[in-house]
Amino acid sequence: MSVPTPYDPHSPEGSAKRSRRKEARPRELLDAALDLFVEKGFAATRVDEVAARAGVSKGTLFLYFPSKEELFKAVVRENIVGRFTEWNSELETMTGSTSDVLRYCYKVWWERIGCTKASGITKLMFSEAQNFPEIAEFYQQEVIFPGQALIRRILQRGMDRGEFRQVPLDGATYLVMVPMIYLMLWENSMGACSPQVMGLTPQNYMDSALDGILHGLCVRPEATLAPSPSPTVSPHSSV
Amino acid sequence: MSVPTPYDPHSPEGSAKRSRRKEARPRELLDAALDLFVEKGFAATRVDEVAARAGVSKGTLFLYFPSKEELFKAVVRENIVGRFTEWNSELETMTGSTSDVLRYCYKVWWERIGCTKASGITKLMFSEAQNFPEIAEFYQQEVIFPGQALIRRILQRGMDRGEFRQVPLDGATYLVMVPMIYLMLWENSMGACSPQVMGLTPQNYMDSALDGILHGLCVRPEATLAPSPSPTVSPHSSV
Amino acid sequence: MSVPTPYDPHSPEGSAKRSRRKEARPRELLDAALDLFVEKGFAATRVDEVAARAGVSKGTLFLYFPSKEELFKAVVRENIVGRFTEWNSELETMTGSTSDVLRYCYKVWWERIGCTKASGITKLMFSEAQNFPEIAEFYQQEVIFPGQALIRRILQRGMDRGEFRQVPLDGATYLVMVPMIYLMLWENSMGACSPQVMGLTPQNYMDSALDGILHGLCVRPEATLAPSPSPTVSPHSSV
Amino acid sequence: MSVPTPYDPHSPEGSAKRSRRKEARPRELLDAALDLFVEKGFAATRVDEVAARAGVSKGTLFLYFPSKEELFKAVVRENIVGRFTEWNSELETMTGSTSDVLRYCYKVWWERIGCTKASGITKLMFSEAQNFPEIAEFYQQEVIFPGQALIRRILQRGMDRGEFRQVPLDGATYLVMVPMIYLMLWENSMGACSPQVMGLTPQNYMDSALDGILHGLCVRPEATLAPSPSPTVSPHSSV
DNA sequence: GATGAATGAGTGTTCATTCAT
DNA sequence: TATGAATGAACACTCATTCAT
Repeated sequence: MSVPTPYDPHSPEGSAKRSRRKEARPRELLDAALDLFVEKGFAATRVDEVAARAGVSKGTLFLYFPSKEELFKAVVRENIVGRFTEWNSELETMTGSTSDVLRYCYKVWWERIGCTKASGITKLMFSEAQNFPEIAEFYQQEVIFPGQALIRRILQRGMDRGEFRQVPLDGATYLVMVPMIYLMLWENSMGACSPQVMGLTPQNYMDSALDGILHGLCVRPEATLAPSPSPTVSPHSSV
Repeated sequence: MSVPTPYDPHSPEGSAKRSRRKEARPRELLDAALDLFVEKGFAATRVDEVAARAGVSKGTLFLYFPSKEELFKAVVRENIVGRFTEWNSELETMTGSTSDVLRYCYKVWWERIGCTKASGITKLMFSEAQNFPEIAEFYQQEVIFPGQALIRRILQRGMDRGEFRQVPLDGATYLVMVPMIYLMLWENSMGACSPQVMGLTPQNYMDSALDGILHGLCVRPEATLAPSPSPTVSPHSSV
Repeated sequence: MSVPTPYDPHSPEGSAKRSRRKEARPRELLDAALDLFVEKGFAATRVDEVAARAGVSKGTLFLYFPSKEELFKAVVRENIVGRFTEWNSELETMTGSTSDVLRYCYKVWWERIGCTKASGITKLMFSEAQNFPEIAEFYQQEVIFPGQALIRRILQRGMDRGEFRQVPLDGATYLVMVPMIYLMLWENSMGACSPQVMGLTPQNYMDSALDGILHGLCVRPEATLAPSPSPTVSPHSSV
Repeated sequence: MSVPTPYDPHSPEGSAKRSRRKEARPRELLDAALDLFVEKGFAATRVDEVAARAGVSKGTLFLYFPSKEELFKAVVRENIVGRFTEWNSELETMTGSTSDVLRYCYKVWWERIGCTKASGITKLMFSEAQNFPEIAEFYQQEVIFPGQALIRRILQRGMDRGEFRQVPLDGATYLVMVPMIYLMLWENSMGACSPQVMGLTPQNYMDSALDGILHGLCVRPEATLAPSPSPTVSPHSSV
């Protein structure tokens, strides 16, 4: 969405090779840029490298993005997809225990964000926030706050239904979010150096975190924590 | 320790101002560099700026550090506080409940690391790990592993004494460490942009985290979680 | 003349709009280029801008002119008006006083060159002569020398008929030419910035120059300088 | 004056090679830049070339001038020395005929400006005025207007003393100035290509111009125009 | 014939590093 | 020891030119 494609008028999808490339170009560039920015940081990433990785020349990059800084912003913007509305409605339709909702939440997050390149954006933001305050601000508005709200709603549901202890919402929200955020940061920095150093697979890490969190939250943990084999989730039955 | 002071003829401490400055130079440079590296990252930090902030000329910086890269490594090395042996013995002498030990651990960590510039090192490592793999490795050896071991020992103590549930050590260790690490990362990146955005003071954040963790770990949380007014800790009575 | 129209199958003037455009293309490009070259100089003028101002794409420009440099040369060549033979014969038929001939000469020059875009060519040549020596040479042969010869012939006429003092021809020729040349240069450079700064309208400037010149040349200035109301010129009665 | 010398504290004129260079650097750079800007125009001049001609590296140039544009401005500013005040007072003390004053004026102008590199500035301004409007404005204020005023004062003197005809001042001022300006423009553009093409030496050109001008101005030209062997000028007896 | 996407050599500018003083 | 002038390799960005469509 809003990919800078200098409006190609003709070619009703039966287009030739050249114009198909033209449409694909910005995305390829953004992907290459995401990789490199995440890996090396903004300043240490050379635009030639980005172009080369996208398979084009340096000049071509500047055809689509007027400057390195705008490229950076586009990378962040493009990868901050507003999935939260989707998730919100998804979670509202769930009927199971709030523990299961939380579990499902972790699972879905991992599959759609955590284990994809999109997780690199978070690393990027933490690394470059001070150099790009406007972008950091934007990121908070678009990602952090909606994410917090999502978690908060789940916690509230748990407390409302008597499943969770009465806890201060803000603190508990962090308790839930932080393990996910940390995993993204780790995987895109130190974890990429010596992969096995965490000692745990991401799956195990997340299971442990969930277990700890739910034990801390649930009124009768021992009862709930034998994980019900399949959460009763309506959409995306493949999940 | 290991501060590079080029042949200092042991100046018997009654020396003139000049040589006292000379001794202080490297530390001042390292401090300035730490600030800037944390703030802007390695690549975006200019050595002129480091020198200027330390109050010396650019040439002088290169008198003490042969290159920007070596300066970076020195910054990390110098600020990696290897206090774990000290903390280890401290914790061994503690007689209170393991909950209190953990509480004390958080408190002491916050006071000695979390709220100081040293916390910036962690941010630095996460941001630059991929550009400096050797030093990331070093950081893991010197900080992460000892830290993990420390936490692990506390958890083991809790389980041994029947205070904590039997939980898998690795996962639980992360549950304890991650909130601290995350706080350092936040405060040195996004938190520095819009400070109040977390919604919680660091203190509240840590209290919430501890509360959640202990609830998740303790066998009889409700009994232990009324925080005993003063933990019975021997050293550093001021704490 | 010599406009580069790639094999135009003589399209018998009843042709469609497209081919009429095709014929007009080079002229439109040359006009646009003249404007921009005069305004910003050769190096600072972008071929995209030229193309855009001519309403075509960059690629089209290169269809007609093989390089920016050739475009420049074509601009100069096309705009160098070789009207001197025409003017020569015009002046030979004049019967009035040589003062009036000179006056007429100024007037006609102003109307046909001085106040048109063609005057920009002189500015261009003075600005770029060193970068385009061959074309500067060409300009001298085609414009400067014929112009000098024209003036010289008029001066000779004046001296031959006893109207003008006996003066060295070369010097006097400059006395006559320089005010015109200067006016072209001024109008196309500084004059375009702050137009009124000259303090005089071009007309007043030229009248003053003529007055000064004739006073300096005429044997009995006071007699001749009451400008005879209408010079007895044969061709172009509208002038 | 106002040469950007990053204040060299020590070295009381017995300085070593390095610091003497440092003082000379900006002037050398400005000289090199003047040459090249005049020769090729602003856009076509490469900063490497300027640096090379000044015998330094490209980086050094940027030590003294923050950008190519500032270098250009400095070139103009530095070469527009406020000579006009000097000349004004000089001319006020002259006692001879106004014809002689005008003659002296031409002579002195030629020696101090016309035949020096400073004349290139005028060419520069005419070529680049549209690209640097602020500078063109500055040039008019600092050079053109004072120059006009100087000439005007001389003409007024001639008319006041009954030596010159009563003529409109503005027009006559141009009559006097334009030959000088044109000479500068010619010499720094086409004249530099094919030097002999003017047909006249600058001296002859100027003599002719003066002769024509004075003939046009003087009440009794034949009397005054036998040039008095040596103008009675007080200052600078060597002139 | 006309387009405009693609190119890459070239330009202004920066910055870590050196070294004469 | 400390300086800061000097360097030049490296970078972001431009723009004349090409060429597939």
